[in-house]
Amino acid sequence: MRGDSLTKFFNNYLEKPSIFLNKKVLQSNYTPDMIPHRNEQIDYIAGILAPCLRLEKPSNLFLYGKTGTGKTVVSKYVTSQILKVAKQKNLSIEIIYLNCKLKKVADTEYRLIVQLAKEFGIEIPPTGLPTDEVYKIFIKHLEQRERLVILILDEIDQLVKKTGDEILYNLTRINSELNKVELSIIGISNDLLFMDNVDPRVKSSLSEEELVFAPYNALQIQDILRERSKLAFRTDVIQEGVIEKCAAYAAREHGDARRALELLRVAAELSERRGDSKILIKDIDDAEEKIEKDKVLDIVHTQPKQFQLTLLAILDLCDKAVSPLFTGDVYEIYKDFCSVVKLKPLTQRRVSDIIAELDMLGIINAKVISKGRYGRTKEIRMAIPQSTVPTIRHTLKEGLNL
DNA sequence: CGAGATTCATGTGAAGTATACCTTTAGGCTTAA
DNA sequence: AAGCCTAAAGGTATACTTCACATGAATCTCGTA
Repeated sequence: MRGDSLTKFFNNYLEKPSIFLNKKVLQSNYTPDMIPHRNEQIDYIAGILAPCLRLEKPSNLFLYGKTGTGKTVVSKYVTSQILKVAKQKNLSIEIIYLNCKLKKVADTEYRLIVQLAKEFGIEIPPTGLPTDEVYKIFIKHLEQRERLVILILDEIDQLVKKTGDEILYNLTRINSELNKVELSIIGISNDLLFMDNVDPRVKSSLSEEELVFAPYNALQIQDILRERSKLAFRTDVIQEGVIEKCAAYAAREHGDARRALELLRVAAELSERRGDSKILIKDIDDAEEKIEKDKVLDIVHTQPKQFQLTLLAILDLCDKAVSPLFTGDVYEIYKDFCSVVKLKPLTQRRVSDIIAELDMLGIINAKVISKGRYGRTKEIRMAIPQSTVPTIRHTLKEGLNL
């Protein structure tokens, strides 16, 4: 019986025309052929990188701008075009894109090089080797034949914040050790002030050229959304006003186009799941909530247990209407949870660091304040909508068998 | 009343420790001559 | 004797702990007007 109705459901699902023509277009790793309102930047970067087609090393380049201002897309677009030409002319140019934020992938110097090597098909053990040994292995393999490499390091500020600017120095120095290979670096940073705290020597060699990406305004985001939805959706599936609202939402957050696209995609998914054939304005609100929730849930699942416990402690306190809350309180609750789960509690020192990392992830807001006579502490606030808290708590508890 | 000292609760940096994993090396075992 | 496997030795990165000192504004203290 059950099977029958399911079959019916699936058949129905298939017969019903999908809202999407091509869902990929809205996903965050998609590189469009058209990037509205970024011609200037595209031309500029193209101009800087062009020498590589003559196998001359292009200048190092540094891109600044808030999230979702098109830094990644533009650099990927330009480099892919270069690659296309290079292929035609049979030039050995290689382009490597690396996101330094990914935990356990490229968030330390060692891991960055390991990951880099992996892109060239060299396997290096995840630990155990001296870092300069890893450099040597990497360089040796790189030198096997002549080529020109363009290395795109996304969110490089995160990496440097965590591990210091020595990495940058080493990276720029690599070039002088290479004979057959030219290595250019494109650094991408969300933090506009990032370079100010970097060793001046590194600064001058790394940012030979600089480019700032200004945030999009609401109208520009609308253009982007229209452009993409032409490819992504069948005609007439979008209710009047949906795009405007998406854009408005995203513009509210410093013009984050990535977010706008995500909103639109999730809204579409929601309405499709509902069995509707039109994306309604209401869907966008739901999408907003779902995105936030998913973001946190994803982090919750991928972070180690200790992080989860800390977060749970914070959520628990938040729920009891204690807001804002402080490190000491959180730590007490955290210890309680630890004993329940029979996990050895970490020291407060470490938990303090974990709270700082949760802050970096954007789940909470932590600010150091002084309460005068009553000491100094971190003031912790949730950075996610209240409505999502219960679900997250539930998931957390489930994952921890509480 | 106000300047300076005090105080609290925790931030923060440095150094040390535990763990997991790597390469190298030496010893033991097998094999083939 | 040569070849191969294994286990120990020596080394590293990372996550965490320990120790010690830094912070910074509310509060206290005490001299002064």
